[in-house]
Amino acid sequence: MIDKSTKELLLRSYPMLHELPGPALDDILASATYMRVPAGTMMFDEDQPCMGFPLLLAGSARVIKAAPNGRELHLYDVQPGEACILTSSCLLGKSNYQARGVVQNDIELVVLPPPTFRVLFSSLEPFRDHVFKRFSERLSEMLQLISAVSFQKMDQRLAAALAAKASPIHTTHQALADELGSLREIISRLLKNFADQGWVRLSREQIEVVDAAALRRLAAPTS
Amino acid sequence: MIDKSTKELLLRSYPMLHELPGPALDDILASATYMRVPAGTMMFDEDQPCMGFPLLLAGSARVIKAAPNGRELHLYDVQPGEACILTSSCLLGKSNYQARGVVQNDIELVVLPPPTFRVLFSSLEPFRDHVFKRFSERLSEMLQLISAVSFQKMDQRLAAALAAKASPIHTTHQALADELGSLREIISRLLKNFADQGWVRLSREQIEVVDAAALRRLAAPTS
DNA sequence: GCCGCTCTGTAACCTTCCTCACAGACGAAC
DNA sequence: GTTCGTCTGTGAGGAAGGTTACAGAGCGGC
Repeated sequence: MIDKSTKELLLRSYPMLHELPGPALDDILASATYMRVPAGTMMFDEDQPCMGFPLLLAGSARVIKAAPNGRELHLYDVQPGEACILTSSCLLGKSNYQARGVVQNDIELVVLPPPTFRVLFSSLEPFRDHVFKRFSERLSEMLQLISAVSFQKMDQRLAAALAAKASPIHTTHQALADELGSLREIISRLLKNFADQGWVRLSREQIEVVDAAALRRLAAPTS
Repeated sequence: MIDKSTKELLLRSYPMLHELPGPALDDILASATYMRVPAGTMMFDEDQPCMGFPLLLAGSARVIKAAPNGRELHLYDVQPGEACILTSSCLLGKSNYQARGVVQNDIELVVLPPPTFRVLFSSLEPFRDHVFKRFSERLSEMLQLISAVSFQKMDQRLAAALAAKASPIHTTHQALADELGSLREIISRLLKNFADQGWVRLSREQIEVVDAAALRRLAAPTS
């Protein structure tokens, strides 16, 4: 059951729900569940069936591919107002999850049961468009990722990752390695090289980007 | 303009169009173009805007990622009756292509201009479902591919590719290399190893799979 | 049969990345 | 300040895959 303030928050994050007639919205909310989930919780894992569609109100979640040997690779993050595309895909294609979802920052969310999601999806065009748009964007990102993983060297990918973040970057080498699907030692070594070039300054749990242009130059796929 | 026999073929490949009222279908076909395109033609390339939505009647097309240095990686094939998901993504997300499309076997197709596609998509639920279903499947495949590319070794990926095809496989080492995003020499080496193990028998432009179980065992992601 | 093309086999070498191993640095807790 | 856990730096050694360079095999056309 969803209370009034949660409903307002939901409408702020997902404004297209305003276009539903009031009673229809209440029908939908009647079957929905409100949840809070702390950081670190695994929301779903590979090969699991999908239990519902999340509407994020606060916090963020991360979707990753995990290898049997413990390595991982970040696919994308989900923020409030977004649709988790992997979940849409499972619900509409009736398949199982192909990746793992982990709570990044404590989240608040409303979960729609699969039938409710399908009703909403087929009856509300703006919602459908929203899901579709996200779907397209993610697909593009996944294709970019495929390119990067199969054609680029790790130094290029690391440079791109650093250049894409706001400096100073507060993270560990291990976290970067997980993001890129590599190992801590490799990242440490590459970062050292970047530091020797004067492109970054390193300190504990912090990387300061000094020459973003140089990083972007290295990251360019042509080189 | 679309003639009567083409229209019948179209309805056979895309039966959900039957659910359109007759005049609506004719409206749509009035703006569509019939084309034949020979094998080898590039239909679209990375960073190009999308010119229309293809409804394939015969033949097949292949979607690949191409690296600046000439290497490539097969993403998926499009068959008659399917929707090219990359094109859907471009038209609905209003972005540019993220990959290259090449005609595999001579194709016949009907092309819908972008506005016509959007009308069809928003007005005909079965068509939308069809596109969406394909979208979900492709996304799953792309995630599988990401896993394979970043966590599996080339021998595993080659074994999986061979096991997935009907024996005898009529292809060249170069074609396999392109499919997997590798180089001809690597594939030749690996195939030789497989042959030494007695798993395959090699001859010119042909690979006979002798022990598919062994290949699948090697390909299993746990090993 | 001869020529020329494509496909295949293979060797040597290099680079990248992985693996293992360990030492030092930093910060928090006591 | 000492202890302990986490984070970082670094080296040695190895394996996978990429690079370069040929040689030869199969096949079609003339």
